[in-house]
Amino acid sequence: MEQQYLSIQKISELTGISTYTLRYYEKNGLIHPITRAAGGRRQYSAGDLEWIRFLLRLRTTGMSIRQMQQAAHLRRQGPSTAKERRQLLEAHLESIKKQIEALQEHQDAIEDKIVVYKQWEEDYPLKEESK
Amino acid sequence: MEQQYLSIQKISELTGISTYTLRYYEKNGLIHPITRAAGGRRQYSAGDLEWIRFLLRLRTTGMSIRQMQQAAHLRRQGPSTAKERRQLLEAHLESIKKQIEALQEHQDAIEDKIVVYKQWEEDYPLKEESK
DNA sequence: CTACAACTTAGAGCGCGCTCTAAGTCAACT
DNA sequence: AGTTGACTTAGAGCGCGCTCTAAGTTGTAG
Repeated sequence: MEQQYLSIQKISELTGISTYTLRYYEKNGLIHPITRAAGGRRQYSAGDLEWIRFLLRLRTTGMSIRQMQQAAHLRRQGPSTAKERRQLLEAHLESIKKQIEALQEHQDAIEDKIVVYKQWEEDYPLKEESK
Repeated sequence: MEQQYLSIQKISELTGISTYTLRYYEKNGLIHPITRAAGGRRQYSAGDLEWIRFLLRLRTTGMSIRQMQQAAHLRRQGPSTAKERRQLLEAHLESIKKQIEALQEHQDAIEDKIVVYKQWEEDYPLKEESK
């Protein structure tokens, strides 16, 4: 029999989420109750890891704890919530698209500003046209 | 004589930044000391407004207060800091590009997940293949 | 004349998302 | 037998970026 379960420490290393935060997420329903080994130790499955990585995706794209709670809640209801989960993700996808659009616009504006500074660099140290 | 100056209230309306925050930014050096009218009231110029809008750009692209302080500080030194300012912006531009890349990757992953849910929606309510 | 808006300093409070401590228990490893 | 790592609950603390209050002053508009 292979040891297919992962300790909280290992999960922490694999995901970059601290053990504190992993317990905090579980306590707050972002992660379902992880099965326990003797002595009450958490043993994470590959599926658990996958879910945590998905959470990480949501988190780094700006989803709040509250919304992640909602997503996890729906997931625990089983496949009958597929539609709601899809809708939640679609809404989040929209938000990601808007973030990207906004960032691209800002990127352009900042690139323009950089061009202005480059011009100044050429002008300033040579002549005193401080205009 | 035209009234070319704007009150703090007006700036707040034009930028969406509260008057509290505008004063907070000024106190913390993100905004240079605004010229005062009789009684010490701030009168913002068009240039001030422009700078505040630029700050907003930096803020919404994830720049911290500290970095914005730095940007404002360089600006107050005059055109001789053009190079440093350019470098600061270039570094920030890099960070924006990385944000966009990461978001796009997450976008793809979430789109895939949505496809999975759509499949479930077709499968689940019809048959009991809860595999 | 009276509202109202703005000003000042100094500091409290808040929501978010962790992060850590305390204090005690338990089990596996060496 | 001792060390290590995990566990529990409950709660404090923190960094960030505001947000607001207090309390008193002064100027402008109707």
